[in-house]
Amino acid sequence: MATKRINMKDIAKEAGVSTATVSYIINKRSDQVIAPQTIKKVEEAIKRLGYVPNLGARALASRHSYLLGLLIPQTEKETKLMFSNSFYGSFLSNFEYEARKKGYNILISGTDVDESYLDVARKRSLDGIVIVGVEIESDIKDLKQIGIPTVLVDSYGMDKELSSVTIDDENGGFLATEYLIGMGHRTIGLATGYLTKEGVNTERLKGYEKALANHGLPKDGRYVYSGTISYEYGLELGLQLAGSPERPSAVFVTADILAFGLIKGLKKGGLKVPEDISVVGFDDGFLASNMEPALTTIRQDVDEKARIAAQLVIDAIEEKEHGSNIVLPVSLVERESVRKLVLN
Amino acid sequence: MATKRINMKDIAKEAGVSTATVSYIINKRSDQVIAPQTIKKVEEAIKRLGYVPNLGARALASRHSYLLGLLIPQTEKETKLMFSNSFYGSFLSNFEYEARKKGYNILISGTDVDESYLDVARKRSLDGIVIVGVEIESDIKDLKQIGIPTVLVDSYGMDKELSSVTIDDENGGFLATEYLIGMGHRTIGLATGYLTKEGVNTERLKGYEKALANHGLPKDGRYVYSGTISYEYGLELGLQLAGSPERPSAVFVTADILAFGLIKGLKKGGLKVPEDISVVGFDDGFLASNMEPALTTIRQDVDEKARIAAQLVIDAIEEKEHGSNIVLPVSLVERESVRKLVLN
DNA sequence: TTGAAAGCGCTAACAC
DNA sequence: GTGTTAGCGCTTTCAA
Repeated sequence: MATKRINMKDIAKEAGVSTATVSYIINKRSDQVIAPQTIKKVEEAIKRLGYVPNLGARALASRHSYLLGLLIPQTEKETKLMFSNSFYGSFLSNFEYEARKKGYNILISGTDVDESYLDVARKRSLDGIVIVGVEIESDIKDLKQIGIPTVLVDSYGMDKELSSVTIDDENGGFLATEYLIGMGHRTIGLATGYLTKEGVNTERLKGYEKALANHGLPKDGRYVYSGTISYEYGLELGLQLAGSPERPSAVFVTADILAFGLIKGLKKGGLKVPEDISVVGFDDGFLASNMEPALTTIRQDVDEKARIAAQLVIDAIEEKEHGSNIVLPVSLVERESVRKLVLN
Repeated sequence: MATKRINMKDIAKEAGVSTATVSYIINKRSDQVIAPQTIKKVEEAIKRLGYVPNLGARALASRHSYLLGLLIPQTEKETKLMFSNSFYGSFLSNFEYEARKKGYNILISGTDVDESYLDVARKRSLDGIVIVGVEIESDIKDLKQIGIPTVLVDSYGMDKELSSVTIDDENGGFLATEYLIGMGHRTIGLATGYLTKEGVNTERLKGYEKALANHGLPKDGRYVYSGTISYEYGLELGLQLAGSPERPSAVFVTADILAFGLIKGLKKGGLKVPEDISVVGFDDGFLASNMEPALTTIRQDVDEKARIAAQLVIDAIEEKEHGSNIVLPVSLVERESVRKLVLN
């Protein structure tokens, strides 16, 4: 198979110039002045022979692969990439698009037990890396040491020298809780993912507590439910709440997918949302507007997050900028999952 | 930055051997017999210096990049990758995992107007390509000509010489329709994506018509609704059906996401599912079991599809096999969206 | 059992 | 303005 692949030398010969000239033209180097007619000859030869540059060879010679790595969490079994959560799909889609516009391609890889992401990055000569929602401090330290530009997405408390993009998670928690309080709720629960020392969930918790304090409401540990961010945990929790007399009149849930499960569980347990219990979510993805009842939730702009992450890595690679820490705003989207309580 | 990256030559020097020897050892070449002690020396040097091979350089020398391309449809605006449909996320996740186990990484790229995927494949020296759900005949022909192993997923009527994996779409349509008929329905609609000459939707339509014919039921063009596979189109269609007196008692919908929108539209239009109208979907993804009512649907195994696709490209690359056409089975999952009609 | 050296396709001094 | 040439880091004949 494979008719011999034509390369730069072929073009040089065809156009009667040297490979250097071809290279200059292909790379449109502003520091090299080439005669228009030479350019024309070369471009014609390229077209005629159907030449496509070999980026691998270019990377080897120029130490610039135009490859970006996207590192996302893996599933519980520590194997497959967590694309079950549509958040990551949206992120990838926008990230790829933005990167492609600037000439970069995306390499997707999970990690195996015997290989850190750092190895993948080096093997593949990645120009830059975007890490979303994970906290592998050791890897990140190594990455920095090796000098691979890295951007952290949704990470707190990590290296401040690295560029990062997050949303205003604390404010999200605050807005949700304030809203609930404004609707007359006084016992407000929080359903969340695991509360690591530093992470989005912890930030959202902070906002929640701040709002409570703001109104002199006590914070009550019994109303804080923490587990995995998953439909399943939501379902379980919903069922449990439905069967418990000591339940809050509203709950702020730190992810739509979790809220989705929760509401399902609540219903299964015989409760109505929002008649019997109110729910506010977080994300405002596809699910939120389409579940029943439509979910009142905190909206974040995933597309923008992805776009900015791409810009930040590329800026870092091209040494335009370093260490920007971008925080995107959030807002509350009012739908039908919260009931207004009439106070006595 | 960047402490000089250590390479094979460094290892060779450190271990007191030649780079050829290092290469043999790293690649565990069975055709080269190396003295155990030499192996040990080299392995120690590798560990000591923290050497990681440069796959780009290896690809250049060996014409084997261990990079696979995954080509998925782009959104209407022809720009971003269509990861809004969770099907692709699941596919990617499993595909990547399977490929990684065999030493391959995945390159994700959309295409721009001025560049075909073929160019990406050549530029990046992809070893193989998996194309899912798209029909770019010209590209595929070129790919074959260039000699890049290609696997087609969910494509009909394309080149039979290429490996492919599909599901038994026709049977899916048949099963769904037979089931509806068995439940007493006699006027059965079909809601589908665009009916291209050859594609999954057309196959599902065939199965639908076959079941109707099987029972002497007339096929009525008025009951075939075709548009985009999207929540939005489903919603629109649902609303429309709800307002129309001439509506079927049941409808087979060729995608869960479409069924989801349809049911929503139906409800908005004042109809109850399944009391007023029954629905059967296709895919059995996350949505199906979680919408209300839970959707009776045709189940396909996306994970398996992805795994097989990975195996097939890799087999083709490693010349183990050629042109396998795998067809995966489907089955019906009974839930709550179909009502049993009592015949008079 | 190991090594020397050519070459994969490209870039980037440097020379002309 | 353009060409020569030495690498980039690796594989692979061929010899020893």
